[in-house]
Amino acid sequence: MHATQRPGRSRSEEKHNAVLAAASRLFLQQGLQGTSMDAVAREAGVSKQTVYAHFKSKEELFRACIKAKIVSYGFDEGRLPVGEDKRERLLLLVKRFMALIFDPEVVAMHRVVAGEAPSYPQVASLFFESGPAAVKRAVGQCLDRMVADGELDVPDIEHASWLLPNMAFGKFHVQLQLGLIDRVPEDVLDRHLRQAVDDFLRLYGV
Amino acid sequence: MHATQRPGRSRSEEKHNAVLAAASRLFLQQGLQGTSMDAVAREAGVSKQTVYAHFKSKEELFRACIKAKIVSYGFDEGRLPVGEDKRERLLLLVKRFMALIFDPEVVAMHRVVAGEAPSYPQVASLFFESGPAAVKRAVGQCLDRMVADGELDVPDIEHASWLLPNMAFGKFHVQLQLGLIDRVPEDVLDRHLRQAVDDFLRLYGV
DNA sequence: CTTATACTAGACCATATGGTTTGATAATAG
DNA sequence: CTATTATCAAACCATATGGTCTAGTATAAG
Repeated sequence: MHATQRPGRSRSEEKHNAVLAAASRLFLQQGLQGTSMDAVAREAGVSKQTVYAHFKSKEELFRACIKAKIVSYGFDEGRLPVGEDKRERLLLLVKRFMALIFDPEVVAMHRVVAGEAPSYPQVASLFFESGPAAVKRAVGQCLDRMVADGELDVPDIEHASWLLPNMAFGKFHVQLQLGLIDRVPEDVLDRHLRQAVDDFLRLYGV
Repeated sequence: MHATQRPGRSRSEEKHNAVLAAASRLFLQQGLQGTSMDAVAREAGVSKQTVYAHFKSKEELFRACIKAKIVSYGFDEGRLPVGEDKRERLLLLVKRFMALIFDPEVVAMHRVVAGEAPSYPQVASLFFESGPAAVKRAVGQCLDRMVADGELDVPDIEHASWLLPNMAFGKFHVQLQLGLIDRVPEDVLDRHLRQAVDDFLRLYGV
């Protein structure tokens, strides 16, 4: 039951996206309170009025930004990497989700969402479900599969699904979140993740 | 070479602390940008001028607050819990530092410091050194001791010192940081930490 | 007592902010 | 063409903020 097209000019999707992109950039860099609507308009190359035409308040714009970013990072798949070696496949899996978790934009989002959590609990909840919880579910699916295939012996999948990412954090996650480093060199990360996977296999390898 | 006491009234340590306490409370609840200096003065039961007499800017006040809180939570000691059972002692150690890490005030501080990290990198650095890094050092000392006593076999203490806290995080740390829960029931925490310690012992128990 | 400082209450200031309004031009449906 | 909507640029508004200033009172050193 869509309304037929209203008369008059129609809203430009381009501007809509420009505003969304600009706001995301600024929010993730400077936080919600640190970003003014004038700055958003300027950054988007758009008049302030247009910003308000597309998003009726700063709060709504913020929610839209986080939602869009989250969707763009979709992590639903519990697809198991293929390969021969159990260890190598597990490593690929871990690398896949750590690439997401350590992504500078995701780290910034975590920072901002956590910072605004007292004011925007629903946003925090959305982030959790689409972020950490989604990763955990995906990991759980893979573990399930590997257990079914007799490759692992995991008495408590729920526990292990949180454990594996946590083991993979090392010292890097805190450092990233506190802005003490802004990326983990690939070779360092590789060595670290191998170590984590080895630990995990010593715990649950069959 | 201290200056002898200057003439005139001397600054009240009481007011100094009142301001510090009020500001800490507000900063941790509402963040830096969400807290006005008027609000601090009001909450401290002090005139705004007095706030500025003791701390010359909001930034300095913020730094002082974080520094004070961090000091008050001092976690330098690598003291190993005493007892007979290796497992039980490790559990006590883990409980000790998780009580700190899961403390609502510490969680709030982590949130705020991370949120302001782009603007206050030194504060973030201070937090890291006195928080996560201090915990890691303390854990490292205990592991060292236990290895020396032949109770553990840890090939990479550096790695294991970060690993143990991370394993103890479970899903709780993220949930706390995002404000989705505000405390972990004691029995739930107990069960979880036992599981983590058991895992750790399976990895490194001799 | 004099002098210097702390403290209070409140006015004050420049600036910024979220949001609205105005007046004009452009685009589009009927 | 007309009516309606989008967009722009800029003025505008009420409010809040970090920070200063004033004027007066309290406290302590010499």
